[in-house]
Amino acid sequence: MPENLIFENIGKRPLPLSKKSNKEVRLAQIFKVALRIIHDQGYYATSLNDIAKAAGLTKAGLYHYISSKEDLLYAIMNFGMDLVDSDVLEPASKVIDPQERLRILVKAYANLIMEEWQAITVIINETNGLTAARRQNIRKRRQVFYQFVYETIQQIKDETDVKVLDVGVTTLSFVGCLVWMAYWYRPDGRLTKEQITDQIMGLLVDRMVGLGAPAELVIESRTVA
Amino acid sequence: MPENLIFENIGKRPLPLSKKSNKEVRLAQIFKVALRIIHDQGYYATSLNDIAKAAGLTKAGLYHYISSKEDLLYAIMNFGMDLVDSDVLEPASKVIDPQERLRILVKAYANLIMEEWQAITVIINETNGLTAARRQNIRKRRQVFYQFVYETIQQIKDETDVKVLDVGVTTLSFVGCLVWMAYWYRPDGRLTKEQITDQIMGLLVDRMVGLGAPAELVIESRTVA
DNA sequence: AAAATTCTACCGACCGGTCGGTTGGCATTT
DNA sequence: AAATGCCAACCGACCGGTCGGTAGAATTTT
Repeated sequence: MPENLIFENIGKRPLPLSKKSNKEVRLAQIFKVALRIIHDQGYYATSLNDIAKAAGLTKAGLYHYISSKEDLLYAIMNFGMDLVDSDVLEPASKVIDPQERLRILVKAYANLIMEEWQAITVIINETNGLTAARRQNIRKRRQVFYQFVYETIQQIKDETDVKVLDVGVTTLSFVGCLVWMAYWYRPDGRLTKEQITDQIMGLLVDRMVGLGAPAELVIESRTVA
Repeated sequence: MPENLIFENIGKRPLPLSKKSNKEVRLAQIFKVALRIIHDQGYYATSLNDIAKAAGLTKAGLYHYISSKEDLLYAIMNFGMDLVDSDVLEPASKVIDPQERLRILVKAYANLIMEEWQAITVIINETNGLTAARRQNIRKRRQVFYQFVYETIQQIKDETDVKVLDVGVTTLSFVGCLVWMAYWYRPDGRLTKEQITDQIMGLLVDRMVGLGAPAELVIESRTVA
């Protein structure tokens, strides 16, 4: 069952008190089902009754776990952003060589997207369900990611003889291509995750940024029946 | 005033009868203002009162011009799609050489996006405001575009010695990069439209697909203060 | 040319229905 | 007995959409 896995490990974090995990586990289930419905129907088209019913309780019961519809959306988005931080930015920022850093970033982000594409699309699509202040917070967190990519590409341009086009446009297109995966990737698709990662790595890192040696550019596609 | 220009020439088309254009002109104004508000707030967060007020009438008056909220959205989306057909697909499909065809397509589509980025984002974001049948129609129209790009890239791979990676992934990334422009392009940005088009052409056609001669790959970015 | 008629563009008032959110209370667990 | 987990019932606000009507321009009839 290729379900998304964002929230299901929440209860396993070391908790302040021993068996308080019940509520957090239930909350994680609610987040998970809410994410799926919001992804499928859109935030505004999803009522709290929809979410409650899918989670196996009533709207009033749901309010035992959340404080408002917007809080729920905001929490879901921040959980997704936390994953980007922990799974992509943190590992990549430990790599000193900018070329290697970029490859690690692509690999980690592609993996994350293919695991959590629903969360990524919700983060992109549903920001106008948030109040202005919270929308701004989410934008800031996204900006951090762009900045990281920008600086890495700029460093490659400055410190190596790789020929990079305009760093701004390259960064936007680079991240755009990655994010766009969340719109087209599906677990039952033609290629395996590894094949897709290889292709994206070739398209973005080797070609678009320009890290590929001419020899590497000749890599043929590995299509599958 | 860098406003979008989708609908303002509608009244100028040769009309069946002489002075019937008034209603169509007004309708075009309504579409234009509705597009702006729906882009800014999202479809569900935009009430018909919002649109009516911005168009200078009441909700009941608005219903003199539209038949339902969903019809309005559907009409806006189809107008945008019509533009893609007439401004991008039609000119490009007349070019026989696939490499040149791809360049024409990128140039035309980049121009369209920079002129009508609000319409493009609405088409992408608000499809779930449509009934299933209409949503399917919009998807089909998008699919036609993907198919056109796919076949062009496939033709390049088959008929030339250009080394193309997996055509499917390349197509999705290629179109994704273009569409993504609608999310980041703003008229008051750092680069001119021509500079952006040059950069996108270099990133997508020369590099990602692989049409650039090694010499062309060395083109430096033309950044502006 | 005047009068009668029709049509266009529009609005105030209202309707059924749904939404997010609240309240008070009832079992079950601790 | 205290806390937890949950729900039936309810509320005010707002939504998309409708309806009856009207001011005035355009058209037709006389």
